[in-house]
Amino acid sequence: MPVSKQLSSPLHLSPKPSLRVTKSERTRTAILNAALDFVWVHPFHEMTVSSLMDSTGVSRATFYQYFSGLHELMETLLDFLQEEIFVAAAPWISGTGDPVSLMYEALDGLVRVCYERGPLLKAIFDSATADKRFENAWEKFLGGFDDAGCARIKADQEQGLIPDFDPYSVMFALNRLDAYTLISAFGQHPRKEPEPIREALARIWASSLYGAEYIGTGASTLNRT
Amino acid sequence: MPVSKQLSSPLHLSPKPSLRVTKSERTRTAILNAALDFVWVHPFHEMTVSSLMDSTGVSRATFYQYFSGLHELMETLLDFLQEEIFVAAAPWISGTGDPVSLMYEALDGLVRVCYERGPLLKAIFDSATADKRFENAWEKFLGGFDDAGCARIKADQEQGLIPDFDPYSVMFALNRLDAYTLISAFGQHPRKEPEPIREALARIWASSLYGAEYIGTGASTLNRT
DNA sequence: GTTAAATCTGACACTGTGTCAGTTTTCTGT
DNA sequence: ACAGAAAACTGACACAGTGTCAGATTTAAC
Repeated sequence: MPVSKQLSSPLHLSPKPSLRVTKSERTRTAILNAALDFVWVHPFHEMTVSSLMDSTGVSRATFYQYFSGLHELMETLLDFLQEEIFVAAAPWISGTGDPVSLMYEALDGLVRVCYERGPLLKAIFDSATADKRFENAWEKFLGGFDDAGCARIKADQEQGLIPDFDPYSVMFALNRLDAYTLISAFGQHPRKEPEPIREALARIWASSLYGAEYIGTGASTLNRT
Repeated sequence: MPVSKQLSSPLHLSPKPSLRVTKSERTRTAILNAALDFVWVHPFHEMTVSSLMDSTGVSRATFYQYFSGLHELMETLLDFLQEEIFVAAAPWISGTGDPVSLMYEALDGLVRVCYERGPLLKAIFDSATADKRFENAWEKFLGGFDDAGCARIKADQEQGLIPDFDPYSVMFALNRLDAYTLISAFGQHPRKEPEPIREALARIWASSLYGAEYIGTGASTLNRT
């Protein structure tokens, strides 16, 4: 039994359910799960290949059979988190219907995912600052939202729902708002309460894009754990 | 002559103008300036004690006479930058007069300082992710703005200028908005154009706090270099 | 010009990385 | 079931960077 108490467990990965689960798949998954466990409790900069492999029972050298280094490992975890975040943000990006409601829905999902995955999100973010390649991957991740959100703003501007301003730089700023607010609030224990953060983000998004008259708290689903 | 071309030089420090400039003061300043030069051109994670001291002509061991490590060095540079940022943000925090104009003025100054110091700002930010002590210093830095801004919101709420909402979490989010937007936009070469970023931030702040009717571009002074 | 204090330095011990030749384990075909 | 090839793993090595210290050198005060 490990010594640190897990504050709500970090949801492990399981090997792809192929017919035959090879040893290689099991080891790779074990490493990824060791990383998930680690960053749930420790800051990224304390992570070493040894500390990870010690908790898998496999030798340090083996790590390099699966990942070129810690940053590639974190990049893999980004892919995994990215998936969840895309799904959460999808309503506003590509949904149809009332844009304001869709925006509230997307923010609600985004806050939930980032709250649940907070320390992982922060670890990914921190590790991006120490590796050129991975920093690019992170920027591409955010950049995807810049472009998608920009397109949505343009569309809503054409319908007269959003006033005429440079969509790119406003979207750029709003995405950084979300990213860093969520990382700061939920990135390390104890995490802040999600509901006030959700409300603050919703207020800022709503007033900046659709104007004061649309500000409402939206439909929060955060309380049903 | 060093090989890398400086894209607009990074404003060096000079020793405190005491009567006698001791050797110690000169060496310490040389190290700080070497760090300023370094981060202007290279990402923080490439900085090593050797790389710094090589460019001062003093031995590596000497570094530790002045700083306990790279993080303490960066913390010193944070103090230096903090000063400039406080001055820039002062109008809205503690100025008297029309709050909306003061807010525009503060944002204008903030954008200018962060544009001028962009790579330094990013280096400080990056180095904070790898050191417990320094991370606290950084959070205290941002936390200071959370508290100060929070007080300003409360005051303006009492005057009916700002609608009634939880001032703390909105201020928390707006400060992360500024911090990460400015770091992303100006943290590495080539920096983005400052003017669109300033307009985006101004729009978001104005609409979130004072409502849509106050949105204007404010008095930009960014063009007078 | 002497001398004590201030400043600097080479060399060492340590931690963590990434690699590779060689060993052990797994799994496939018969 | 078991031989052989492929897959997976390992210990040991070379390297890069850190932080420290006893002793050498420089500074500056008298």
